[in-house]
Amino acid sequence: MSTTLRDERDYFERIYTVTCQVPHGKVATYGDIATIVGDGCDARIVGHALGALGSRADTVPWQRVINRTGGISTSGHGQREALEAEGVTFDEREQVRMDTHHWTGPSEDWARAHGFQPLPPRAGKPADAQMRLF
DNA sequence: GAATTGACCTGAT
DNA sequence: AATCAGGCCAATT
Repeated sequence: MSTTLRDERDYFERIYTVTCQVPHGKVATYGDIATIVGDGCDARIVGHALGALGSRADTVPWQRVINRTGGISTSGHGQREALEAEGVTFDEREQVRMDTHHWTGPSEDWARAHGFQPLPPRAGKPADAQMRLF
């Protein structure tokens, strides 16, 4: 087999599928998409996959995928403008309010139906995350 | 065919 | 808490 195989491209399909599941007005990080895709997928692969969208960029909401810091990693594609059009709000630091627009992940049933993995719980509320176990 | 960069993330200092 | 460095897989030159 050569360097380029069809299996590697299989990541792209999954990444596109998961990205299409991001609801309108919400955003997800590359790491989240990679985690949902699983199977050794990494955030960088997601970035390259979205970059390889090509003409499919019109059918896949790639603009809803941002980096971990909540900033726009792209440039010249008007991602920020597109997100603003979606209703996403930004702060003074040019970053998306993750606490408001962060996507919680796909439904567990949907993930299982498609062979994906649900997004693990993310600890982002230090004030409330004290002791809600009991 | 090898080396470098990349629409990144996590961990350590 | 912020900053530095390493790592991961794939595409490109």
